[in-house]
Amino acid sequence: MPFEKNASMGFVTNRLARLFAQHLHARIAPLGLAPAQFMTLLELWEGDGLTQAELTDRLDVEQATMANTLARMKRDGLIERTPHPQDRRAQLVWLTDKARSLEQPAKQAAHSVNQLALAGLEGGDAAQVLGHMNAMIESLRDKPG
Amino acid sequence: MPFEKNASMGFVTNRLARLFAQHLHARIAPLGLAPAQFMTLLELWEGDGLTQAELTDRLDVEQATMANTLARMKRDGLIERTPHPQDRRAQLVWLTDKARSLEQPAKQAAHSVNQLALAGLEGGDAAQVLGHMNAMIESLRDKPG
DNA sequence: TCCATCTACATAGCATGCTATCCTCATATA
DNA sequence: TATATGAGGATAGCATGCTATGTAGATGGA
Repeated sequence: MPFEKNASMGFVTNRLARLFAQHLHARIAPLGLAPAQFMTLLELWEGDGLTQAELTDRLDVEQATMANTLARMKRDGLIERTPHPQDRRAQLVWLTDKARSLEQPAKQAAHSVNQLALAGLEGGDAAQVLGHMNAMIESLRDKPG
Repeated sequence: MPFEKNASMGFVTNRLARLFAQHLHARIAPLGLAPAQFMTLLELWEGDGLTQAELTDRLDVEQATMANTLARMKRDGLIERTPHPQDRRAQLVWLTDKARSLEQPAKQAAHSVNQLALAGLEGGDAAQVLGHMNAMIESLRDKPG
């Protein structure tokens, strides 16, 4: 039974991710946003008029997950969708004024959560951790099963 | 808009946690286990006869989450529950033989996922990352909102 | 032109997680 | 002892994510 969960990278990562999500949720809920909506907005704030497929690629979630997130964002008045001019299967996603107005406060909220999390780390530690986490992401991606 | 998601600890942690969960799921699904069930078994394999409240404390999930996970584990024949001898509100959770038989293969599956993730890191990097992640967990826990 | 195949999305079904409630039993206190 | 408060669980409602399917439009040959 040489499996100590507190020394398991997967276990600890899961715990940390849930804590990040809880804190982010608490800070952006007053803005009317949920975490996955915020993540999607991060991409759209860089430029809207994207298709669902493009968002799916850039945010590394499954197509079905993105479809549901976009449906909730439309329901909540964060996006509008228009027919794709060249492809009748696709739609383009556009930000509403409401979504544009949330960019600064939402980014500030996310930034403050990151700052809180990093409060106990030394200067270069954060960059080092990010580098190693990205290395793990590379090792795990495109290797399902 | 100085918010680069690939440099955001929360964003990267979320991505990595989902990858861990996907790989773990792929490897333990053949055993009839889901990730949260495996996590709960990790605690019960160390000693069963625990209450739901004790499991909730040790695994850092909400009470309602644990209630649902235990309901699915009972449905799947992984646990049995008996009345608490001193407290009529509580029940004790016991492993079935089936759950006991899964300890080695399930732990092996989780171990192999961790190994895959860590493949690109140097010797001491994993311990260092774990240390920093635990520091972030400490900074975020018990500070809801 | 026709058909096989692919692609873009939608939907169904399920597991996790969380917050908010509610119920029951336990306990401390007036 | 009567009552207020607390603790253990269950349940409802919702957001995320994933896999598996289904549908309609796009495309590349034969």
